[in-house]
Amino acid sequence: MVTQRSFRANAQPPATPPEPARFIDGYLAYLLAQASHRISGEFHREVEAAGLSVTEWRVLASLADGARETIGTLSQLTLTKQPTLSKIVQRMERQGLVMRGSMASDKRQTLVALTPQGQKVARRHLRRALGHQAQVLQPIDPQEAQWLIGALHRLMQLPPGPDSSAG
Amino acid sequence: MVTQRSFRANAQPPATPPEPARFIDGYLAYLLAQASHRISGEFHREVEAAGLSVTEWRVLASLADGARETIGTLSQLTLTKQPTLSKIVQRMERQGLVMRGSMASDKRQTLVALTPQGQKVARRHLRRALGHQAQVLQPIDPQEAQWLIGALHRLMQLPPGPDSSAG
DNA sequence: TGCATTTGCATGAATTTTCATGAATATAGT
DNA sequence: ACTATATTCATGAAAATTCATGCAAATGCA
Repeated sequence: MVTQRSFRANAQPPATPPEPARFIDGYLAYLLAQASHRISGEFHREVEAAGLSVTEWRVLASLADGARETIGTLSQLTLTKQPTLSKIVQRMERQGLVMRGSMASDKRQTLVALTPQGQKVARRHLRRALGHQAQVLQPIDPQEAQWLIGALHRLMQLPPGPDSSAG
Repeated sequence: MVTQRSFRANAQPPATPPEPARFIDGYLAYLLAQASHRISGEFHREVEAAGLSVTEWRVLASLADGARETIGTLSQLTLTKQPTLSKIVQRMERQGLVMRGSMASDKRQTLVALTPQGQKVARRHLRRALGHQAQVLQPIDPQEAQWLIGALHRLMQLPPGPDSSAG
């Protein structure tokens, strides 16, 4: 058990006046993280209800067009560290969702591709993902949505700052 | 050791033609996650170099204006599950960064606030965060940046879909 | 008031992720 | 060709996160 002192209720009135413009309201990194969480959250619960982890779903989506990707590329696409992704891919191989193979022109690299079963699962979830996105964006002006997507692309392509090791 | 078959190099030419419009290029959830990672990444490495985890930084930022927040609220603000946040806050208390206390009007709830030392650390990193944001946004039209921030706010306030348990 | 239900948090056990490292291959320089 | 350095991935040990659960307090209702 952890001891703690006792606080009285907040001195400020509980109402919601003009809002003193909190730091986070103008902080882009926070807003992106929250918005990402908000938009992905519902669908991720759907994915997990189907027995996939979020990263597994990202691997499927990354390979859904038939491409073969290396562990390194996949780890960037799925925002996961390389050791984590190596293990997830190995588990997906055991589950019959992906195939792994060494690249002939560079035997250090491991190429990953979907199995036919993986394709099937990927396509099913891709459809649901697009459906979910349509539902989320429904109350939004399509042109504004398109603008947002463009803005996000531009953000991602900004030149990296001073430091920029992988993560 | 994990066995693997061998693949030949990709049949497609390695050039970068019109790009067949990948799924992810129009998928908002993916773009938000990548953009978030891209924008926060550099600063997070800076934070960790200073001995703070990302979630610890988020706790400091959430409390920096002197507010006291409950564990539940903090867990939403920091995008972390409640048990994780409980433990992180306890560690931060041991480090002298925050104080914990039970709320007088509802003794189930735990209120968290910064100590003077926590305030100092928070302010230092807030300054750096704003500096980093200014640097990131520098090549972007300020009006477009402002628009993006507004759009993200609107995204977060969208009505939740069918299901919507916490996460 | 008394009792059932709900809410908020802490905590031990299990799982997942990450770090640190090593092995194999590739690349660059001599 | 040979050596030094860099890259890519796998893996065991360590650390962090999450799940499942329990307790205490609040709320709803008869």
